[in-house]
Amino acid sequence: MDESARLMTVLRPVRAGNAFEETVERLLQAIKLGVVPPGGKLPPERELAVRLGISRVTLREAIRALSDAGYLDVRRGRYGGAFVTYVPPEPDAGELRQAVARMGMAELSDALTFRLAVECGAAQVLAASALTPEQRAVLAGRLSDLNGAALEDYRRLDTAFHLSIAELTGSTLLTATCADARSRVSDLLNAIPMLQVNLDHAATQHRAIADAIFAGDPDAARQAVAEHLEGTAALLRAFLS
Amino acid sequence: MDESARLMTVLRPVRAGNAFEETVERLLQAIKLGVVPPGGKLPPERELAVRLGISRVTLREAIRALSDAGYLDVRRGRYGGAFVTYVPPEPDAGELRQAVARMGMAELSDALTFRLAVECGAAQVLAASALTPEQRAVLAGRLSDLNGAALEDYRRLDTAFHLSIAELTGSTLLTATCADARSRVSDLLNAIPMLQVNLDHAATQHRAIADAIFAGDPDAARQAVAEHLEGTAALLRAFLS
DNA sequence: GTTAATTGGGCTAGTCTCAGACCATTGATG
DNA sequence: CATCAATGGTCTGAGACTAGCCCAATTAAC
Repeated sequence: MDESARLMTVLRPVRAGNAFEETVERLLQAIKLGVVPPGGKLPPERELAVRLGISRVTLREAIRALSDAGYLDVRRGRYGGAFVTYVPPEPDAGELRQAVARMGMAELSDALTFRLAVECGAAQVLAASALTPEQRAVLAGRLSDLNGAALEDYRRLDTAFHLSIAELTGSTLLTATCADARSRVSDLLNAIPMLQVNLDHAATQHRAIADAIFAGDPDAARQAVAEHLEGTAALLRAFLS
Repeated sequence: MDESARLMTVLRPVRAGNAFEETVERLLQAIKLGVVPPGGKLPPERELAVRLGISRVTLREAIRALSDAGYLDVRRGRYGGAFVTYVPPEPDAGELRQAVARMGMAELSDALTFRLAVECGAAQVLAASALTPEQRAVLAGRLSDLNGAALEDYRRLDTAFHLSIAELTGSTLLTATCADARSRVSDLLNAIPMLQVNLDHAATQHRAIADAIFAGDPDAARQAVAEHLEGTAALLRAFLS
């Protein structure tokens, strides 16, 4: 552990790429996290460009790239727009190995650790706060949505449940960080087959997480999230070998 | 809690500002976190520009701005460079109120929540991992550095101790996030007067954090960090009213 | 049908940013 | 005192990015 490890961290690149690349990444995040569901429409270009803080030209280049790659279907005219056509690929060990190869083992481990830390942190903070009835209702709603989900909607609603925890803390920084952490492993998670045993197990763990939060028990919440994420990490490792 | 809260989060601005502004922010982070200590020298412009992924021209503009603002002293010639002249201001309630006014209460609350979540998450993850003797030595070293610190070095070494926890997890994403979280509140922390009672209290809590990590007890680590951070948050609130 | 509103498509002039080259200054070293 | 390596200071031409404008297509509503 180098004395100047902090220097490497703080003086890391200011920008991850050019505006085009970062915009593609961000839109891909919205699509893959299911923030804009399959069949859903992105906001109009003019509005989206303002939100993303970039010019319409750059945004259009990004949309064009995603359209060419098959993620979006762009239609002109009134009631037109950029519609999401992406559907997560069928779980497949080959896909997974490719995805892992693309990012590298070190980066994978980094991403998993990152996700574990921020999601546990979020759950713990939320459990430590006094929840309003509305907040409880939101979390309970997301959980029941997930439990009643069709197989094709499962990933999206699972993401929704997990991100709700960060959202309910009221911290936009934490929410953005959890979304970022999740998107870094979403391709991997999509490659895991959804066996009924695993889904049942996950449902129990989701229930435990929600219960700990409702009970206002930060340690139980932390532990429940940690167990849940360790579980998926274990599935990943098993599926890789 | 709007259904499209996630849309707001994911489709947030791609860039926080132009290259110049982001570079100033990053350098300021290095300075205020004490990554480059007072009297220390920034890396040469050519090298730093490459590390930050920006052009030398843009970097020089940022350095010029920080030099004009009194943070840096730039000297030409061999053995020259940009030297840090910044020393944290004396703790002062006026400063604190100004700093809070600059960022706003909502943002302050967001930053404190964020920091609580990520630092607890980091400590928990580290406690859950099997530490090598080298890792234990690093953490113990940082703790004893802090305990033997002169008053003028206290903040810097406190930062070093806290960031070490994230660093030791081996996750660069988590390290960068903790550094970011800390820098968002560093001006506030600097405004809190360093009373002996508080320092003693902090030393006990630091000890508890390290012990929990050494003992491999994630819950104790989480709890110790939470108590410590809640303590400084309480000092902040008290000092504000 | 015609209309009007909404949306994507495209152009241009100007600004920001970059890569690379060259100049100026400093101070340790011989 | 002369040298020279390391460093900041400066310029230029090219490419990326932006703001603002107008055009083209589509379709609900009349």
